[in-house]
Amino acid sequence: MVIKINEYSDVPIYMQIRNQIVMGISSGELKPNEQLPTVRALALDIGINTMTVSKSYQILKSEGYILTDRKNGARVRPEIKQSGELSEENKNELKRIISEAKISGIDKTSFKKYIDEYWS
Amino acid sequence: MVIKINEYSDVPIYMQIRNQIVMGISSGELKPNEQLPTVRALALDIGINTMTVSKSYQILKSEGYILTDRKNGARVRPEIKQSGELSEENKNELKRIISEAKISGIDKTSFKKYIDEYWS
Amino acid sequence: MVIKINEYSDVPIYMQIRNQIVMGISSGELKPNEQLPTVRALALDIGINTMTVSKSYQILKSEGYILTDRKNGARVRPEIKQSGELSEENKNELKRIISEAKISGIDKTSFKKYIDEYWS
Amino acid sequence: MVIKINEYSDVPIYMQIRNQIVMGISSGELKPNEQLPTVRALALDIGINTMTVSKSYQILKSEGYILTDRKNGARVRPEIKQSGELSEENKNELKRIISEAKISGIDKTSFKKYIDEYWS
DNA sequence: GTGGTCTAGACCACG
DNA sequence: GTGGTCTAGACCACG
Repeated sequence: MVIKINEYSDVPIYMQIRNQIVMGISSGELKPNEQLPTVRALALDIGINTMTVSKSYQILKSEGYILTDRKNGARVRPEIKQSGELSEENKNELKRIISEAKISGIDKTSFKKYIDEYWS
Repeated sequence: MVIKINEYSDVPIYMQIRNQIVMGISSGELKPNEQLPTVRALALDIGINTMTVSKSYQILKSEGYILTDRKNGARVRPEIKQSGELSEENKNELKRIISEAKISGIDKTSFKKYIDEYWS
Repeated sequence: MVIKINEYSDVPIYMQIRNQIVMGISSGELKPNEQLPTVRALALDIGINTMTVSKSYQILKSEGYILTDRKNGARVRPEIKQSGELSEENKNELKRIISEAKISGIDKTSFKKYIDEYWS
Repeated sequence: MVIKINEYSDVPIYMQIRNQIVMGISSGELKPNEQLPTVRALALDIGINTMTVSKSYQILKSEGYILTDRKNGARVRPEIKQSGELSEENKNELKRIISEAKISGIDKTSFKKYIDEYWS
């Protein structure tokens, strides 16, 4: 899986990495138990500090998306807990996005097309 | 309109204010041309510095959501330009939320129920 | 001559009025010795404070564009002094605009077309 | 690159800084990817507050002229988007300057000499 | 009375 | 070490 950093984004690098790995898991590109690159390898690959990658992995671990152990490095957690609902933060973000969409003149049907497009 | 700040949030205060005013405009709670509280009044009300509120207003102004003049204070811009599509940032955020929703075990139908709920 | 205020502009109202009268003189729409509306009439017409119009007239007078007397109100000065060169402020503004034009990918020929268009 | 502030100017300090950096980029004095001084260094150098410099950088960033990150500081954006035309504000300013030039007795040929002088 | 600018100083997130 | 956020307080321009 290729991680791409957008240097123009205000999203911190560690969060961009975290987000892309989550999206990789979600899309199935990253399979359960699949090995992630080592902190060192990924940092070298992207050209950033190992501390930054380490932070991404720590967050992913604390969120329950990956498992880490000293021996084998990091891998995708085979059975990620499914809460069955959006986090409070994601609810708020979704509300904000919908508000901005409405002001932008997007109707509900058009908005749901974005969902269909991004879901697949 | 009541603005509530979550002091534990990672979202900066000026952005929380900005977001809530945008949501107020979107929901219709804030009408076109409606006066917003003065920078001083809102700062006093929330218990923060005037500079912070001022920053929120300047962002809202630069985004085309409000007008400010020194005589009348700030008010909702009557004709907000409609781009007709999501910003790139909102697209990315929406993709991220959808990814997390899928991992959380939410199916597309359930996800769209959130849209229906928040849209009204 | 019709004065139009742009409420979305950051240019102060008194300066918008001043600028439009200067442009009216420059274009010939306002003739030498032509009477300007009274402060009161113009303020009423635009729907602003008389103090604001008064400030515009004072600036125009101090710049040598108009004459005022208590009896006849304000009129276009018949012989405006011609320095034959740009003011320092206008030089700086022109430099800034040219700089931004160049970065925007406008070449000198295209830029001069703006001059031709606005000069006539 | 040397930034010089005119403390008597009506142009706010943060805007003077912004303008001079834009002019530096336009003239080539500031190269693509060239590091700008840190907020602290520039503030100390000019003798103003860091917040003021920070505001300049944020404007430059929002306008797409520079990049900032907390690791490397600010630098000139390598590929600045080219709109190919003047902004509405610059159009209006140019009209105003031309009007004043005409009243000052400058003819079109002389005015274009300013363009030639400032363009190079 | 309003928003806009600026200061001196502090603390924080990021890397 | 860097930029980002926030405060308390001051003064100014505009209307």
